[in-house]
Amino acid sequence: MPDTVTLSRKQRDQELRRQDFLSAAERLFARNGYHHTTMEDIAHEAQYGTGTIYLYFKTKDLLYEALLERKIAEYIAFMQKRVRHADGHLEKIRTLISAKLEFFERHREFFRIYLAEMTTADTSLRRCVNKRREKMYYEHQSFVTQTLSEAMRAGAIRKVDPNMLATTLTGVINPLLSEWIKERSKKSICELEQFIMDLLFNGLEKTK
Amino acid sequence: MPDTVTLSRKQRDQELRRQDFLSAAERLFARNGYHHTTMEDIAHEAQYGTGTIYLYFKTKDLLYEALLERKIAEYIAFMQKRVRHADGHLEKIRTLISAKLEFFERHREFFRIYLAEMTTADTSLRRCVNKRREKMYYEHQSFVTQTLSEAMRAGAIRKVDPNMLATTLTGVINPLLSEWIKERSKKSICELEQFIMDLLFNGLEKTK
Amino acid sequence: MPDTVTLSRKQRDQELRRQDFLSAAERLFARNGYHHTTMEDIAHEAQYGTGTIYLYFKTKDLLYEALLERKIAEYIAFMQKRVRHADGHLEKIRTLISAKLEFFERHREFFRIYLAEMTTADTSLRRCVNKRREKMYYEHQSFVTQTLSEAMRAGAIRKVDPNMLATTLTGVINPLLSEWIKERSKKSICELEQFIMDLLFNGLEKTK
Amino acid sequence: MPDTVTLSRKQRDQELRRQDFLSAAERLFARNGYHHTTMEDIAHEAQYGTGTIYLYFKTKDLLYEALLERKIAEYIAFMQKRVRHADGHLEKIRTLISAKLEFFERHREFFRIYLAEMTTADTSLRRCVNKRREKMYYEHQSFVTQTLSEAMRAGAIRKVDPNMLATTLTGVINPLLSEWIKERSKKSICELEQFIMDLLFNGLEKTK
DNA sequence: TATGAATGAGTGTTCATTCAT
DNA sequence: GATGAATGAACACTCATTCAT
Repeated sequence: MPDTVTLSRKQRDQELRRQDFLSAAERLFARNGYHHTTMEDIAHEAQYGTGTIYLYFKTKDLLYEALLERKIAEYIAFMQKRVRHADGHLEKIRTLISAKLEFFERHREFFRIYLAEMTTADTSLRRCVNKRREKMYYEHQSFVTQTLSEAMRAGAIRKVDPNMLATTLTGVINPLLSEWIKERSKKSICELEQFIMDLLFNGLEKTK
Repeated sequence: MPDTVTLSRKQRDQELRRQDFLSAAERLFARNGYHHTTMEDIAHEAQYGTGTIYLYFKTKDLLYEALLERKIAEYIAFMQKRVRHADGHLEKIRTLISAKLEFFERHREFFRIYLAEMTTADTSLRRCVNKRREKMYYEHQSFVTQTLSEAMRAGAIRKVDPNMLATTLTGVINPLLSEWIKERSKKSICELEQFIMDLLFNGLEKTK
Repeated sequence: MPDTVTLSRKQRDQELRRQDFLSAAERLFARNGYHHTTMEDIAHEAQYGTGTIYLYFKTKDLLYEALLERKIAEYIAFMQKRVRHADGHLEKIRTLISAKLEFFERHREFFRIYLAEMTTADTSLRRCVNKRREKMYYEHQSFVTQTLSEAMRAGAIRKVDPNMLATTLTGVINPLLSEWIKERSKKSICELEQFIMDLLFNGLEKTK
Repeated sequence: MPDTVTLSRKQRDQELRRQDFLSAAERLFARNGYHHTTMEDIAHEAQYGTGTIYLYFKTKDLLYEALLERKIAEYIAFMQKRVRHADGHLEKIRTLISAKLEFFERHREFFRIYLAEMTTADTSLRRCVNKRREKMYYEHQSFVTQTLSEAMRAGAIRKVDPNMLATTLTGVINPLLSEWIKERSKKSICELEQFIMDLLFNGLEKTK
């Protein structure tokens, strides 16, 4: 049996196990928060022994990092694929909104973690290991900015600061989604999308 | 010396001490996060001995609660006062935005805590004691909603769902402010306000 | 005003205050146990400020000592007075029993502390300061022994080891009294006395 | 290797460890009292790290409970076995006394704890978890009562209240044993037994 | 490789005692 | 003398991490 195959099989198994742990951690973090979830909890949730988890993640912080990275990567991939397949500038912009709504509707457990992370949370957690995630975030942000810039250049929307617009577009969804997830809003996800699109394009001005 | 004066002096001193601890906690929580800040840290930061803090706050959780309450109350009072003094519906709406920006610009340390709290963070922390804070939040939210509704009724802005608009208006500021605080944005607070107002009123549509 | 009067007034006041604290401590120790009663509790129960108690008792342990001493002295005085007033040897022995029953019936709260102390409990508490109490205990014990010895010499009871008999007589009451205090026994105190006297004098043997 | 064996080996090891901790606790509680013994002390006395003890006992209180239960169960088993093997009613009664003396002579360290527990001690400690121990105590007490009742029915001893007699018989030993353990009594255990038996059967009356 | 028992540093909290007023 | 706010040592308990099997 060739060595490469053996190795890659091993690697594939390793990767599978990593994913098991990450999924378990995602469930527990979302349910109980980072600090109220113990490594033992995660290991057992993933159906492994306490010590095993340390074969795949050197520390709890690193596991957390890996979890964020995985989900954010997944999110970005999902979003970009959708936008690329959308036809026309306006449609792409609409997709920037609807794809985010759709993704987090499906991963609402993760949304809690995501928000905490995007905004604040435990700073010290973030200090050391976040370079890679920051990079991912910026790449995504610049993808959104670019999409918007192109729409401006094409005359599909009027010209404003594209960076600020990207930030706004990304962020305006959070509070609505947050309310929706807490089930205080009875609207459908589709209505959320329409509300945002309407407001974004038409603004509040009366005389129109 | 009359008894009432003596008593109220004691109470005033007590209150001052409470505020000392809360301010110390605010600094440390914002810097290191809730879980990485120890009661001893807080007590020492406030220039007191370890045990003293427990004369003013029964548990760490309750101190955290008290801190949130204090700042949120302060925020709400600030905001509502500003809005009430604003002349005209449009001006009131502008004030909803500028007052928030101004408040958090001045209390940026707290903004981290605020965001974590508003969005997610440790669920278990929040479960028990938050009724009062939820009430504060809702009262504020309905104040915003009312302000917007009145503007609609008066024909100052066009009619949309006032609850969703209130949520949006409140939330749209966060990501911009967040970026600004992280000092990634070189704009002035004033420019942020203008950007939001422009976008909010005029929308993205070209033909205008 | 002569100095001695002033002084003795002071001293009388001091003593009164000491007794206040001891009475408060007695109530609380009996109710909650030594370790679950704080010095502050005692001071407040006695209607004084936290620090005041330390003007009268240097440490918590010493207060505990003083409490035991006071009550035991009271007990011994009560007992000996009763026995001295009893006529005849048998009546004196009966009084050794009835007086103990009577005293602890009236001071049942203290009985808990007494038992704990007489038997064991926190050894370390006892190590240093107990000489005086030990002396009191032995003086009492030898009073009982003497009473019994005299009865033997007079032929009122048969001759056995008077020390062991004294120990037995003193101790045999405790478990019955204990059950009685826990209200598991429905008998009257008088029945307890009769039971003990009967058993003590007549023994268990059938042929009598 | 069969699974059952593996499992029971693990369980046996667990049980051994539990016993290690209980024995360490027994030594330290008897020496220093409950409140002056720390969990760390116990763990170290048992040659384990601080945290390990919590794998076997959830709280300090529960460890204390377990200790009492173990020793009392041991005591009761010892006593009942002895009594059952004794021939004749009088011999059984003698055994009720001698077995207790013998047991506590061998476990004098525990005697302190036993006495404190039987009589009073920290009430609050006892309030919650003691149902099981109370049950054990009552079962034992009714065993003694039954033994005595049978002896009465058979005419081996005269008729008195069997419950009070059981209480007395159980309790009368304590003060003598207590003195003996404190080494104030120079008698042998055997002499203690004879003294009690003699007093119990023949009483104090002269005319015999 | 997988395990889980063992570890011990770390933290929230209590309380006897002190001392400035 | 009386006070009670302040103190900090002490302790029960947790949990990320290690390591012998």
